[in-house]
Amino acid sequence: MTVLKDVSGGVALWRRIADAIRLDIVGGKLAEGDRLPTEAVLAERFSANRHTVRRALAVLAQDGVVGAEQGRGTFVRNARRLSYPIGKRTRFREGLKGQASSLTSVSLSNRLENATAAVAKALDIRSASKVVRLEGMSLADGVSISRSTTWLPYRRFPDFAERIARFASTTETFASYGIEDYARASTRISARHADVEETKLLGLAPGAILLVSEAVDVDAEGVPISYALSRFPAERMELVV
Amino acid sequence: MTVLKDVSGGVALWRRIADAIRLDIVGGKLAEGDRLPTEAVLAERFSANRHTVRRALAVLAQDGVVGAEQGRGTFVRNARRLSYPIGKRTRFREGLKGQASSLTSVSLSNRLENATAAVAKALDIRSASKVVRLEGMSLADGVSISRSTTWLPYRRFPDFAERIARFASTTETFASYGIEDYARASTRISARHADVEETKLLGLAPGAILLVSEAVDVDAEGVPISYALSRFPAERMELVV
DNA sequence: TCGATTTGTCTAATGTAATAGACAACTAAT
DNA sequence: ATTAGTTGTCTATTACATTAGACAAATCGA
Repeated sequence: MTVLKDVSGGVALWRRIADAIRLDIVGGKLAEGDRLPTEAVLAERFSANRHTVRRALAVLAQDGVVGAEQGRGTFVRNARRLSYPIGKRTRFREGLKGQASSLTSVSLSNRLENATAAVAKALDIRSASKVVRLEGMSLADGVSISRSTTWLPYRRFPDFAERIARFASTTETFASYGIEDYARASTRISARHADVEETKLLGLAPGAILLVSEAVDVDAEGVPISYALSRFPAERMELVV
Repeated sequence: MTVLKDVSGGVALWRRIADAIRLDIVGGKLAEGDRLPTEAVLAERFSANRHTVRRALAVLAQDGVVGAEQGRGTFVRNARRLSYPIGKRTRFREGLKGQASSLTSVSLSNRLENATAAVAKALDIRSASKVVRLEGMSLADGVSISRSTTWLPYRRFPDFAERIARFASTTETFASYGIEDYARASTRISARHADVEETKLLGLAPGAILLVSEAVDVDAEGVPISYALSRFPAERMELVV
């Protein structure tokens, strides 16, 4: 096996610096309008060259997070990050209400397939039994904030795709099946880099970090009704339990 | 501002491939003992050169996740990832019991400081009032799994550092102050790249992804008793709500 | 034993990442 | 108007990332 003298971890220094500065901003250490330390100071803080810092700042500037002004300094422009509350009664639209003026859900595709072991286990059905699979994404104020894959048991929700297209609301669609209330049974949270497809759809730079949530919702009797795998760009969203 | 023709996002291709394969493994698509697709097949799947794939596999091999055998193929070795349950009664040691044979908590340092705005808000105390700050990390089976910073109000817990060193348990230390029970008021979850210090302490490659949890615990009367900022390597841990 | 398949090693070429230094352009205060 | 401090641009060099091709070494079944 190749000996790895490598120590850079495959993530460029400018990228790590950009992440660190972004964190100071969304974390509240730097408020909107504040001036950042000068490029020279940042370079020393991160033990990097000024040019490397400049590249990090250029990326943040492109995202609208900071803005540089020649002769004056670099300033914080937009420190906003959405918070998505997770709890027993987790509702996507309700949770984000008030944080964005527009909230759009897009259905990308849907199809019938046989449940994989993981899906079958989550939905508590026999492996390889039929499930409806929905692919979707959502945008807040025109910026994409999530990419989700949802599985539902076909036996109970054979035409879920058609109905959700009509109602444009998960809650109402479930209601149309006679499910007046449902609850979150479990949420599993992890993080990873975005893959090529996610990168394109969500408008991210390759290598952006995603928060991944695997959620199982159950009806009033505790029977699983859906299994959803949602990916949120960590730079735009945080999850609040 | 520099025009960014860049499109790689600052994360090397081999790193993204390694992440993708690791995800297939911890996600259950590949079980322990399974043979991975050949290097040639993986190279085509990721639209990359075989050498690039080999580098990704080399990193995973170094982590003990896969192992290559000349002439035979590359096999999944260790698909384990710890799950840390988060809920109303979140207890670190209890939560991980049974998942690792040894669980060690290390106290790195402690000091008195004045609460920043964020800490004061979390603990519901006046800004700049005194707080105890603890730095620590923990290991499961000798592998570091978290790095945490905890703040407590000094007025109520002036000698918390000394006591937790004696009891080696958060629950027992709180009990020694007459707090028989406490609960999790809120948990905020985000993700980012590890910084230099975290990289060293946790034994990660620079650029590793961390799950970041900001947690506030309250006593039986709902009064905040601690604010903890914990960082978990995403490749070793997941959070379950 | 042979041949197909698979991982291991080597060389080479090209583009990106990071460092280094110098100077121009702009701002704000003296 | 001058000066110190800041961002913007340019050139150059070194190390890493990625691609490419060729062949060796080990495994397994026919």
